[in-house]
Amino acid sequence: MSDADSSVARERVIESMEQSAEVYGLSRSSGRIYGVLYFASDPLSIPELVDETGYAKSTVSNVTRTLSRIGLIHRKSSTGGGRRVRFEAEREVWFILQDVFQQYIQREVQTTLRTIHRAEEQVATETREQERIRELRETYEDLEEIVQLASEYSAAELREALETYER
Amino acid sequence: MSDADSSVARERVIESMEQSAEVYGLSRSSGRIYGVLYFASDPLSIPELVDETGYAKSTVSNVTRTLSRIGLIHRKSSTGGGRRVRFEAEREVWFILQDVFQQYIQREVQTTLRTIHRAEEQVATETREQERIRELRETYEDLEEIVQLASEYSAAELREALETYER
DNA sequence: TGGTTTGTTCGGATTGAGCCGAACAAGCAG
DNA sequence: CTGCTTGTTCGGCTCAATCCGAACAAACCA
Repeated sequence: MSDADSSVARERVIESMEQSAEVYGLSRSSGRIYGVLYFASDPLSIPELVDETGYAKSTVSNVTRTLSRIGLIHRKSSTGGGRRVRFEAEREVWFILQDVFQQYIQREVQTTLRTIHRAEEQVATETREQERIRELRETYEDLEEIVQLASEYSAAELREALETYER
Repeated sequence: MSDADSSVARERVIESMEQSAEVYGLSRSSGRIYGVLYFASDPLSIPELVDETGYAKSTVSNVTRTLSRIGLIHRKSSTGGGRRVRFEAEREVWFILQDVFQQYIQREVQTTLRTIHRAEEQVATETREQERIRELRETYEDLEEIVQLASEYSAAELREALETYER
């Protein structure tokens, strides 16, 4: 219940975020920087992030750029105050997961489907290859629709949709 | 429509699989070896895979081991015939995706949740950290349930569940 | 204007993953 | 028993990613 306990708990969660970042194909530094921002009460500048994380200024600069691009954190260019750029974490984790989904899975599914379609056009006769490709296409078409729909729902809605579904 | 066209189409799809493998955190060689097995009419041995893919014997050995472990291909230890081990692709792509989901996402979600629970126990009083951690926990609990349910449905069922859901 | 703070960009060191070839183990065939 | 095929394991090479420090650019302050 003390501040020390709080910061230990915070540190544990941030370490977990470092690990999650790796699972999702990001660097450990991304996980830590996001974690520090997640718990920060105000947006932080790059020098502040350097203090908090121990990473070099250049690392923080690069990581914040990519995290901003992906939408995990938001860049607030405060034209007014002393510091120039400050970063804030996107705390709606579900949004983040949706973004990752869209950027990774959906794109992958779509490019694969495009390849499959082109391959199918090329092979007119019914060979074994053709059949295999068709099977692949059918699964991917389901998958495309699933990903599309899932990205439109909130976590609670998605959960409910699955829980109330009767086969 | 000729054999040449077929094999070009096959090659295209296999290249696409190489790329997909990278997206899912596997090596390109994994994608190619899976692809060759996906289109093969019979299970293939390691020397045959060496011929088909051009990779070294050791590479094929290592990759087939990991792919078997994940469930992307199946090891058929034919005690009878001349060749000893042969591999067959799991062609139900949806099963594969479910496996990947289970192994990557579900495990990640569960370990994160465990960390969060422990962190919450430690911090009794309502600090800002505590609140942030609680928000995180709620999203992850939804997510855990979603992943759990999704892994029990077929692609078609899942698609239907989402399509018929009325908010 | 000169100095300080902030942020970006560049080159380089370190590390890990992927792949290879060679050595080794284990069956089968003669 | 001696080769021949198959599969695994080991050490090493290469390449890419990560991170660092230094140099640079840009804005603010005195």
